[in-house]
Formats: sequence, C-alpha cells, structure tokens
Amino acid sequence: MATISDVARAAGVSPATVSRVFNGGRVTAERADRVRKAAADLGFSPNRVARSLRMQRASVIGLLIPDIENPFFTSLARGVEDVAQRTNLSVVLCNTDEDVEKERRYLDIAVAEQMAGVIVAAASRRRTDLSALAARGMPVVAVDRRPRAAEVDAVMVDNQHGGEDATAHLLERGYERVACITGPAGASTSEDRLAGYRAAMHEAGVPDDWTRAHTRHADFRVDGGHAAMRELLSLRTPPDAVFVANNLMTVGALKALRESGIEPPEFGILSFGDVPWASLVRPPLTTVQLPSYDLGASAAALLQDRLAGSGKPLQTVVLRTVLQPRESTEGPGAR
Amino acid sequence: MATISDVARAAGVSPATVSRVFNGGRVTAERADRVRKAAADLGFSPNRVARSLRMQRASVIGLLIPDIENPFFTSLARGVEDVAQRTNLSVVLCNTDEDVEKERRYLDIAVAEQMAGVIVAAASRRRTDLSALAARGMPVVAVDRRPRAAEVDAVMVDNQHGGEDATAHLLERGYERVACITGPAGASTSEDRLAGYRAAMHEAGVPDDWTRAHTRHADFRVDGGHAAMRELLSLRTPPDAVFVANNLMTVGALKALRESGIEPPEFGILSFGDVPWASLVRPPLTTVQLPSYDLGASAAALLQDRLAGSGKPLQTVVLRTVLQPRESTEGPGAR
DNA sequence: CGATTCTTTGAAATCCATTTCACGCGAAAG
DNA sequence: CTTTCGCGTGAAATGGATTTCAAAGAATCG
Repeated sequence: MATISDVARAAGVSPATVSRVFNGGRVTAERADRVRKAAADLGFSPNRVARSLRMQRASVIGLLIPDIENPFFTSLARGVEDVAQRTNLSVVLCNTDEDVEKERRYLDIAVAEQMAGVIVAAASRRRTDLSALAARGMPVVAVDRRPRAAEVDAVMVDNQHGGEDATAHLLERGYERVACITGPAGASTSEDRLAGYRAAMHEAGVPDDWTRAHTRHADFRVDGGHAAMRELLSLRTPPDAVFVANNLMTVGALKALRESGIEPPEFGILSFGDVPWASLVRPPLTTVQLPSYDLGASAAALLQDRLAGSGKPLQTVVLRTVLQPRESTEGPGAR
Repeated sequence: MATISDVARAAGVSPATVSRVFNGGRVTAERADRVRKAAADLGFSPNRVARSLRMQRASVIGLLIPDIENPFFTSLARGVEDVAQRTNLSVVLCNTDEDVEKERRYLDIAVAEQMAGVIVAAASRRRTDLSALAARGMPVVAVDRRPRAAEVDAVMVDNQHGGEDATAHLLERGYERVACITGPAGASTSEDRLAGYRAAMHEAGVPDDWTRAHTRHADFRVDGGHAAMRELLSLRTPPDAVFVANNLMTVGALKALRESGIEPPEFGILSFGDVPWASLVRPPLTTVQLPSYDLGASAAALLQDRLAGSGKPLQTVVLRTVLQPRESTEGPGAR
C-alpha cells in the first residue's frame, strides 16, 4: 500500500504538499498535477486510520438500532446511509438487540473508534446513558425513541397523535371493546402510543379502569405480541378489537387470533407501523404508516449539521404518521 | 480521554508495561494490579484507532451485502455478528444495493480502514473484483454468491440441488406447465437455481424449448418479480405453476397473481428462500428454506480461522436447503 | 562463588497523515 | 531602492498504542 511519503518521493515534493493537494491547501497548479499523477500511478489512497488518529475523528458514524430484523429499522438505516454517503461518511450499523448492556458496549466502541457521531434508537429510556459521548463532545442524534435527558438532537414520530388517531379509527368503525398491546414500559414509543390510546378511549367515555385492564406490555417482538394477545383473549371480558403498538407484535397477535379461529375484520386489528408485505396478509391490515426512511434521513442530516459545526440550539424534529385504513378494521358487522 | 501514558504515570510504570498488562505480556502481579487499578480509576480504554494504526489491522470486519431490506441478508448478518462478537470483532454492515460501483467503494474503504477481513455477498459474479484485497493479504470470505475467481474461502447454499428439489416437488404435485422466475443473469445464485430447475424439467421430459420460453430473469426485487409474473401470465401458453428464485420476487409474483384473480394452489407457487411471515400469507407458501443465519455464522467462523493465521487450503462450505411444503403447492385440483 | 540463562522493565522506534512553524522568494507599497 | 506583505514550501511535531532492543536484576547451574 502506497503511503503519502511514497507519493511525495515520486512527485519530488514533501509529504506536506501531497496532503495539501488532497485536502485543499494552497499548492501551485504545476506541482499539484505532478502529485495527482504520482498518486494515480501508485494507486494511493490515504490511510484512514492514520488520518483518524491525527484528526481525532473518524469519518464514520455509528447507527445503533435495537432490532436489525425489523423492517422499520432497516428502512431507517437506509435513510441514514443514503444521506451519509453524500458527504463520504460511512455508517457502522450496530444491532443492540434491545439490550442495554450490548448497547453500552457499542457506545464504548464508538468512543474508542473515535467515530464522528452517533445516531441512536435507545434500548431504554431510563438506562441508556449518552452522557459519556456528550462529555467527549461527540454529536449524538436520538432517533425514534426519546432518551431521558434532552441534551441531544432528536428526530421522533408523533406517537401520541398516531396512537390517538388509530384508536379513534377503531372506535368509529363500531368496535366497542378496544384493547391495547404496547411495548416495554421503559420505552418512550411504548408510553406515547399508549398515552394516545388512553386519551382516545377516555374521550370516548370508556372508564379508565377498563382501559387499564385491557392494556398489555410486551417486548416489540413477534412472540411477545402473540402471548399478549392470548392473554387478552382469555379475559372474562375479551376485547373485540386491538391496537397493537408495533409491526412485529401485530404479526404475533394475528397468529394468536388465527389460532383461536377469530378472523378480522370481525375482530378489529390495527398495527402501529407498516407490516412488511401488509398487502399480502389476508385480510389486508390497517396500519399507522411511519416515515421510517425519512426518520433516518433527517437524523443523518441533523448529525451532519452538527459535524459541520453548526452552533444551533438543540433541535427536535417530529414527523407525522398517516393512517392507512384497510380491511382489518372494517367493523364488526362488515361481513 | 485517558491515554496509556496517563495510566503509566499514575501507576508509576512505563507505557510499555501498561500495554503488556492488557495484551498478555509478562508483568509481575504486583505491578499489574497497580496498572489495572490506575486504569480503572482513570476510566482508560485503549484508543482503537491508534492500535489499528500500529497493528496495521483494525478489529473490525466488513460485511458487504446487496440488500439490507431482504430478511435473508439481515438474518445472515445476525449470524455473522453473533460469531464475531465472541472474539471482540465488530462488524461494519455495508449495503451495496446490487450495485458494483457502490460495492467497489466499500471495498476501497475496507482497505483504507485496514479492516481485518471482509465477508461479501458479491453484487456481480463477473464484475466484483476482490483481487485488491487478496493482494494486500486481507482475508476474504464469499458468502451466498460465488465470485468468479476461486481464490477465496466461501460459504454457499446448494442452490442447484434446492432448485431441482423445488421443481420436482411442483411436478409431483401435478402441475404440468412449471415456469421459472430467476435473478439477474450475472449472479451465481440465479444461474444455479435456474440450472436446478432446468435439470428437473428435463428429467420430467419437458422439451428444453418450452422451459427456456417460460423462464424470466428479474432483479431479485419485489417489482421485478411482479413484472416477470405478469409477462408469464400473458404468454400464449401460460404456466400453471411457477418456481420463483427468491423471496422478494415471490411477493411480487403473488401480487401479480392476485391482480389476475388467480389463487394458489390452483396455480402453484414456490419460493426459494423463506418469505417473512410466510405463515400469515394466505395460502401459506411452500418454500425452500435457506440456512441464512448459519450461512453468516459459518462465514464468520471461517474468517476468524484465517485471522488466527490458519494455513489451511481454501475451503468452500456448502449448506443444504430444506423444502417446506405448504398449501400453495397442493396441486391444481386440491380444492 | 563465578558463570550463564531467564525474566522483567523502560526507552525509543514505528505505524501514517495532518498541521504548525519558519523560511525564502517575489510582488506591491513607500 | 528598501520595506512589507503574502504565498508556497518542507522539516518536524503530533496523535496513542505496540513492539523491539538492550540493560538490569534474579535465578540456576557447575
């Protein structure tokens, strides 16, 4: 591998000059040409490790997401990647598995690797600790999930509004006993979607007791949704519809319904977040569509702003959801 | 951020000794304790950039995959990650988008970042060039797709066998005009699966002309499968079943069937590769199950072997597929 | 007890790109 | 004609960990 000194020697200049040619210093045209030619001949490309060491900053950003198998996050990752690519930043994708410990390890790596910045969908609202990064002046953007301390930029979805919308839709369609399966108690997405659900139920005059008794916390995974749905179905006053707070749990819930011989839209089911190939599932699922790609793209843009040294005050961008009604919530008497 | 010298000073030893404590050199127990204590006090963790520069090798491996949104590859990625984690290697996930140019950029980065090794599902059989890595002595493992030159370790699926199996299954179930939608002409996975299909058709006595006329090449994406299926349906002698060479194209093909009012299993459809939530799709899809996770895990294990300096000759591991019959291929007269 | 071998240790070299600093030259200003 | 000023340039310092080398000290052997 050719080094900067090899190029310098070949071009008859000093390494400093070579560096200037590639990093926009002032060099006379004639010399610059010689350097560029020599570099091309030798197939030189600067060693990014040495550069990172000297610059105290790598041209890599970390993206920490809790579940790489969830299409929501892969789509988000694409958004980040597409934007990052434009400024020659590479993205390191880290799968935290909703595990605070694993997440902490990755955050340590981000520091030790001197990554330029981090975009993180936090595994836990209370226990994710971003202060070490902030202390080192590393820009951080929270995405999808709000971490506790508000000392970072953030890009969020309007979860409460989305949850309210979704629940109201179910009530409008004539379902009377709408249950809710939400995520882990720690996560902001769980809480906010749940809050939306509660608000809509309250608004509709359903006693808070009932609402509380028909709420389940699960883990945002398929199996969690499955178990929660089974529990709800075995209640003395089972629901006739359910608002499920994420896509994977919806898949599990749907499976539980199938197993009990219950078919939507007789039983209403609504997913927060697109279920992949939702249109192939029978019946087609009503979903709250999330701007996953834009979430990632905005977060990356925000991070780049920070890296460029913008002194703006901290920002929180909130993106709206869109309700996409399909057959799974057509109403109890629809067929 | 504390450096190794800070720790050395605090412990009253030289930086060399500190390094030895953390990297298994010989140090007296008493000194080692002092060093560890000082390191803990200062919150020291070695700067990985500096280490990489000195070692001429980062503790990062690159994983290049063509489509991060395809669950097959995310599952493969998890396999890689889980194994890599065990030896403290981090994985950088790079999405090449089936684009040779983008892939080339990532390969350059792998070199410039001095990654320890690379696992790659090549975007193209002919145009992906791994020689630069090999030249620098960087271990490479090809996964899922065989690159042209056989100078690297590889972990593959027995595509031909899987394709043959699948096609034979369709014929056995009584379908008589089995078409095939395969991937891009360049890819080894496309070619091998197609070869399996052809072999089975030939075996069954179907004229090669017919087989060729009912084969379509698409791009491994949903829309490509959709378009190919529409084309097949509009033929003068339309098929009564189709073998689709990957999961996403199956989703597209299924959509096309729906649009034409055709429902399996009257029309047989079989997917090479698990369709996510396949069990929710009505009717449940017969699939050739791929060991995606194991593919990744084996590749990572192989790479680790190389990194550890094993001098074994090049290896190619081939994993078998399993046919999972479900309702979508129950036969033309099944209902 | 002297000679030899092992072990432990720190100083210094190394990895490679960037950046500061000072020097020299030529042009513009006085 | 002298003095500034500016610009282009290279030598050298820098970033932080690893590793080689040589020296000092400890242990073993005859």
